[in-house]
Amino acid sequence: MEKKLIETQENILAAARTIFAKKGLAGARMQEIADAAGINKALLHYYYRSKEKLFEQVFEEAFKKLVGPLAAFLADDSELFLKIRNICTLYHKVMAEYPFIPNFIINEASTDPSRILKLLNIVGIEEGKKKTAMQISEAIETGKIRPIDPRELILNIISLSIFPFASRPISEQFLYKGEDMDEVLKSRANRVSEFIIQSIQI
Amino acid sequence: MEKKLIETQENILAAARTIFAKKGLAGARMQEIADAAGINKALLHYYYRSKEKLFEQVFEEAFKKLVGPLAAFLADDSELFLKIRNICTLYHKVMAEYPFIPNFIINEASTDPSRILKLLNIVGIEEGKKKTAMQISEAIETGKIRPIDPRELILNIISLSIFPFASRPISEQFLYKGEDMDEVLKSRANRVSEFIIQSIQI
DNA sequence: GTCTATAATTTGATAGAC
DNA sequence: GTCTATCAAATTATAGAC
Repeated sequence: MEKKLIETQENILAAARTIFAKKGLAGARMQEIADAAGINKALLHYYYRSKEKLFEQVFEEAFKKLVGPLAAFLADDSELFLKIRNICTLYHKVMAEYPFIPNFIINEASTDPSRILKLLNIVGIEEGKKKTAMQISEAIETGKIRPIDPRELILNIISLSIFPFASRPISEQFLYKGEDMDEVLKSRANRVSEFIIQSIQI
Repeated sequence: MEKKLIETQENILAAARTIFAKKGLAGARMQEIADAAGINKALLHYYYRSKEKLFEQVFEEAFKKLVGPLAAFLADDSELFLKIRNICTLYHKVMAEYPFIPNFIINEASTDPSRILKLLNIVGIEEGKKKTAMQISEAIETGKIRPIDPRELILNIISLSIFPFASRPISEQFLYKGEDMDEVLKSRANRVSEFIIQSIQI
């Protein structure tokens, strides 16, 4: 019995991830989720009392996937350039698998900002942030890299790693029409980290 | 009478822009739009037959705001580095005024991909694209910049210009908590273009 | 746990008076 | 053009049998 319960629950979550990601909280239909999970609405409500409850679980999962790599980067003790290569590789790997997550999170976050505030504390980041900011400042002082605000460098890394995936529905039409953008994005991680390092290296 | 008609219409559009941008097509409520426009639902339907019709107008406007700067960049006849500075400045100006547009467009585009296809032809871009790609290739051959795929350079420029605005609801919490991110973004255009030029310049 | 049937609400849209 | 009142459809949620 427990076996079946868990299996059904996983079916529901898998269906909910796909449909919430594509249509958002407001656009998703419980009926559609039930269909995709191979059950009916009543049973869906039996497992998750409300649409809101189901959504919260999916949202939290996705949020961790999005912020996890950043936390890992900030906490990483490697040398700066290696760290940059690491986060680019990691984000490109995660985004290739879940390209819809950035929009999903950003969107629902602007619809209801309180959603993020609840999750902020779950993902510890402050300590790593200080450490990495210090590391960057040190690299500047010792003349290893050009002067740049540490937060800005981090923001640039994230922008270059995430936006191409998030914007794919549009940018594919404009820049890579008829070509294999999958292939482009797959091999992009290395080029991005070199693009960044070239910019800051003295 | 014409005066009033146009004024009401503009009130409706202003309300619709805000609410559609924040909540999306599915999440927006006609009642809420009517309230924000200072009229009632019946009158709202009198001006725009359906929610879908109203949405289409708002979407098309926003789409042009997002893609316009790119088209201008591609068609620009200036020297390459100046062009890069121009598009960064332009995008930062537009995004400061309409920071919600990127998510809005990307989101509705993935919900219903056909929406973009309809608009693609409105914004002529192919000619400029070829010209700029050629210009970049030439800069590489003459040893002015390092080798890079022209499309990738363009994508990097756009990513660095747009993502920080789009992701603000989240990144503000992580990177600039308690600070004035408005100020940061306002002055960012110059730093971004220099970041890019530093990276490609030999 | 799983289903069918149905209640309860929300919401886009229209009718009709002024 | 603008309003009040109301309809019709869609959708979340629950009751109750098996």
